[in-house]
Amino acid sequence: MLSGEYEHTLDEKNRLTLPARFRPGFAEGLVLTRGMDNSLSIFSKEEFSSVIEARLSKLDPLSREGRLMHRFYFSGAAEAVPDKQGRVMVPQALLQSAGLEREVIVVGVFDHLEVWDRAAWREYMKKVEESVEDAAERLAAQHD
Amino acid sequence: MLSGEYEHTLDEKNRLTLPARFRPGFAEGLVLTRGMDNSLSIFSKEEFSSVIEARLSKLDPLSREGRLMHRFYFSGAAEAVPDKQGRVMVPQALLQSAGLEREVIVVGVFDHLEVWDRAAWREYMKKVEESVEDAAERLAAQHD
DNA sequence: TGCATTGTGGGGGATAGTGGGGTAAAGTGG
DNA sequence: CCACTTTACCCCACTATCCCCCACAATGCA
Repeated sequence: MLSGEYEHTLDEKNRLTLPARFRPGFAEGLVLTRGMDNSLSIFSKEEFSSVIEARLSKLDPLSREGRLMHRFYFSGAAEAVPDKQGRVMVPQALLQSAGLEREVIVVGVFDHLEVWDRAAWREYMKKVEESVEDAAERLAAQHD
Repeated sequence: MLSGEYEHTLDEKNRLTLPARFRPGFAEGLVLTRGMDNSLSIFSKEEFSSVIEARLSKLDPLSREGRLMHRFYFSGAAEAVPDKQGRVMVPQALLQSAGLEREVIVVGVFDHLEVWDRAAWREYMKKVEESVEDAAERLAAQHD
């Protein structure tokens, strides 16, 4: 299970250091993808296959929406292997679509990591905290 | 079953000593999470899986609310194993969101522990007691 | 009173995060 | 086919942080 927040920085070569505790799971290879809400997602290769590919395979690639989702995920997907220091280079296109500059935050979200601009993350979490109790209430209600 | 109040202090390295009687249940690993009402929750790893993960797994991670809940709970979750003295380091982000400084109180709440700022806990309990008395009054009045 | 256990403090080695130089490989133009 | 530029990877080095360990004070119990 991936969890936690880690403040990291991108260096001048656009490299991101993975938090040390996550490296074992990604050493065999990972996939960087555009994420939702202006973030960048990192999956291990196996997770990418089982989560994203499985999900997309259910969409009809002939439908407008199916094409859209396919293009979104695969055009933005970059396979990479971390270097011996546990760093990966982030392609320019992904940096831009996630709005990343120097100060970022790496977040564990169960089955993948997300990389956010640090300020954007803080703002998002502030909004989330306000609404999460409502969401929790609704969740609880579903179990009645 | 977890219960009771224990006054403890965070040391300069942001370490929290678990009350000795709780250590056996958490020695195999625990999860620190953001709690409700400005507190910090501690689950054993098994409890976390069965309580939180089971809940979240019912949400679609592609929905806006699903993403929100996943990010809130997992970003605020830190796995840890207590050191040989029964202490865990509390990440800065969790200290802030729970408003913890030096003087804290550890509370057993059935299936998890909660860590509160000591003053905030006292205030909260005072309010709780008042509302309990009011409720008792109303109850008593019904017997006239 | 003496011993054991618990909570707190702090030193020091190990590890993690970051920066930057050197070099090999790839792409470009002549 | 050959230079030249650019890109990306490996390695080394510095600093800060974390975690193990030892130590001591306070408490409880016999």
